Parts: sequence; structure tokens; C-alpha cells
Amino acid sequence: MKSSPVTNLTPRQSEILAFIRNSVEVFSVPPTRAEIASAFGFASANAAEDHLRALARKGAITLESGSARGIRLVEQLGLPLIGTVAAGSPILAIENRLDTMRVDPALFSPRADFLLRVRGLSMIDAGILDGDVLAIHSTSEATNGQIVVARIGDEVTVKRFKRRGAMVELIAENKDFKPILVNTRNETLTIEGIAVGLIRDGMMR
Amino acid sequence: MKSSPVTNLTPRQSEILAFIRNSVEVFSVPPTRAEIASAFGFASANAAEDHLRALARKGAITLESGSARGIRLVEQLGLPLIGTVAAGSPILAIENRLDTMRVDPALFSPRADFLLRVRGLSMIDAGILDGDVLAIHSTSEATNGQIVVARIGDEVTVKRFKRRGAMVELIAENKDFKPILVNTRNETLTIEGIAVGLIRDGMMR
DNA sequence: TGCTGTACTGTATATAACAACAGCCAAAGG
DNA sequence: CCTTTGGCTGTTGTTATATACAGTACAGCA
Repeated sequence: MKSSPVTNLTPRQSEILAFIRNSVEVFSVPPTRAEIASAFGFASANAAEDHLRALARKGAITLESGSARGIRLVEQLGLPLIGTVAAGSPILAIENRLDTMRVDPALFSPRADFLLRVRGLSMIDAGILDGDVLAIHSTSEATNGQIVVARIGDEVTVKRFKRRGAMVELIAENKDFKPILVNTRNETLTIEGIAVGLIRDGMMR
Repeated sequence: MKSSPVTNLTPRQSEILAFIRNSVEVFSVPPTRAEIASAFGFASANAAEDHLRALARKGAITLESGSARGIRLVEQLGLPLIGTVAAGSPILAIENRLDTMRVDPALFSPRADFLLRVRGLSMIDAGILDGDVLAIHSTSEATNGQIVVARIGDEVTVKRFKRRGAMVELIAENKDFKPILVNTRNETLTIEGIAVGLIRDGMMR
């Protein structure tokens, strides 16, 4: 695992970290102590300083000593890349998080929430090859014809979505694969999200 | 055209702008006046200040007054997106630059230098659909089997590359298209680059 | 010829920002 | 009970940074 998620953070520390992330994304510079204090309503900038120390100690950030706006995020900004999903575990669980790809979520519309590396050839006729990375927008709603990330029990699959009453058809884009028919009265079908984009790296391998 | 390229810059001002770009990419913060002066060997930070004023006046940057590291790049960092290439013009000419996509060039290997929006269905069996964006590494060298951006005279095309002596075959990945045969003794074939990745946005349209 | 813009040096200053020190209060843990 | 940790207030010193002002040199322009 390339990215080492920081888990020991208190709720308040997570808020501070989220604020720093937001500052970098929106203003393209990290905040000052005073800006953090002002945003959280602290009367003293030292409250921010203390939080930064804690975040640095726990490995979430590093602090460039003596430098203005010297807060550096240890984690890379970008989208989490999910690989082979372990049976029964939530798709976005940390254990399933292979890596972070530095991709602008707003590149896609609606915005991408995570990335999923696709295995197999079942969607090859939709131009989705083995090893391709799909940009997924998290939603439980899908309309007919959309390419969805669906879960049937423990199995996660990428297919084209088609609903007829209580019956849902998950259609592969490959004539060698048969559609999966799900009766939503008997079986539980969860839509994890819809595909909003695709990234193919490693075309040279 | 979404991005408005700044053209009036003097050579020195372009150097300064490039240094700012590099600082943001490498250190994820813009430089201070002192850092610019130090990097260029200026004895006075005011030389940097003057350059920043000029760059701001010409619209290349904006300056957040009173803020440390308050230099903001007006242009978005990312890769230039090339669209339909005008006949006879260099592929990377500003006129051909449709937009900038906020994509990390290092996402691909070897690194991507520009993006090319593909039109047509000739590479559909390689999973490259109409409207897809190819990440291209600029090079004039190609080996057999690579997908290249080639120019024959004024025509620019994306095909799979195959050389046999002086004959170069540009093979479409679509059985409805015939290979293009080029005799490099008679015709001029220029390799603009090789495809190193693919981005598909607008999957929802 | 004088004017303007570029490209600097050199000095000075206000303030933005970091960072250390001294406390206070509450919750958690041995 | 005492100690530690989180989460703050309040104050202060030092450094980092932006920015104004005065000047020099040179090139292009009208």
C-alpha cells in the first residue's frame, strides 16, 4: 500500500486537516495559523499551532520550519483508487484503498468520488479494457443505459444498467458474456455508483 | 478558447513565470520575492517584485496584497489539450490549444507532454472511442506496435505503428479501415509522439 | 534628443507569520 | 489521586515577507 492513512486523529484534528486540504484546493496555498484560528473561531492563533503540532506528530502533515504557509500535506491530493474488493467489506474501506491518483475530481461530470480498477474483459465493447481505471460518482440511483458499479451480496461488478419493474438486468458489453438478471424482490442489489469517466495508464507496458 | 495565453512577456519574464510554475509543482506553494531573487542571483528582492508587478500587469499572475506567498498563477496547471489540428500548423501551436486539463503529467509513464482529443472510430478495437482524450509523450522515435500520433504532410492521425525497412504501416484498430502505407523515401512522415494513456470524460452525455 | 520600458542594486519599513512560554479546564487512564 | 492529552486563551519575541522609495544602466522608439 503506497498511501499510509492516518487513523489516530481526533475529530477536531480531522476538521483542521480537512480545512487545510480545502485551503490548498481552493486557494492553492496552505493556510496560516491565524487563518485557521479565524476559520474555527479561535481567539488565539496558538490553538491552531497546537493542532498543527499534533497533526505533524501523528504524521498527517509536515511543517516547514520558519517558512510562511509552511504546512505540507503528507497525503497526496487526489482520488482514492480501489482495487480488488474484498468480499463483504465496504467498497471504500481503507483496506481496499490501493493508492491515490492525482486526478482532479472535477475533470468529470458529475464529479468523481473514487476510482476503480477494472479487471476482466466483460465491458470491452464499451471501450473498457482489462486494467482500465473507471472514475465513479457515488450514488445509489441509476437510470437505464448507465454503466454502474453494482454489488449483489458480496460480489462487485461493473455493468450496463437496465431496470424493468422489479427486475434489474446487468448487461456486459461483450457478446461472450450473458446478462446478469437480478430480482430485487428476492436478492439485494446495491448500486455503489455510476461510471463518469475512464483513465488508462500504462499503455506502454 | 477557454485559456487566454499571455503573449507579451519578455524572455526574462517568461523565465520568472516558469520558476513560479515550477515552485508550485515541486513545493506546492508559490515562491517569496526573496526565493525568486536567490534563484536568479538577484542582489535585491525588489528585482523580483518588479518582475511580479510586470507579470501581474500583463495578466500572467495575480498578487494577493499583504499575503505571504500571495502569487497566484492565472493559467491552470495541467496539460494542453489539442483538438482538431489545423492543416500545416505545428501541432502544439497556441491556435490548436483548446483548453488545459488539470491532469498530473506523471500519472503516465513516460510522462505525458500534451493531450489530444481523438475524432473518429479508427482505433475503436484498441478501446479508443470517438471523443476520447489521448495522453501523448512527445518523441520522434517509435517502435513497432506502439500507438503513435503521426503526420503525413498536413494530415495528423493516430494509428498503430509498424516499420518494415523504408515502409511504414499505420494500422487502424478497426476492421473497416485499411492500413496506411507510407514509403519514407517518397513521403515525409513525422512522428509527433506516442500514446501513453487515455482519459474519457463525458461518459454521461 | 528626450521618453518610456526593462532590468536591475540598495535601503528601509510595516506587518504577516511562525513559534515559544505560561496558563486554564475537562476528560481519560493507571 | 496524579498524570497525561486534547483543546483552548493570552502574550510576546523574532523572523519572514511584502512593498515602497531612490537610483543606475541600457535599449527601443518617435
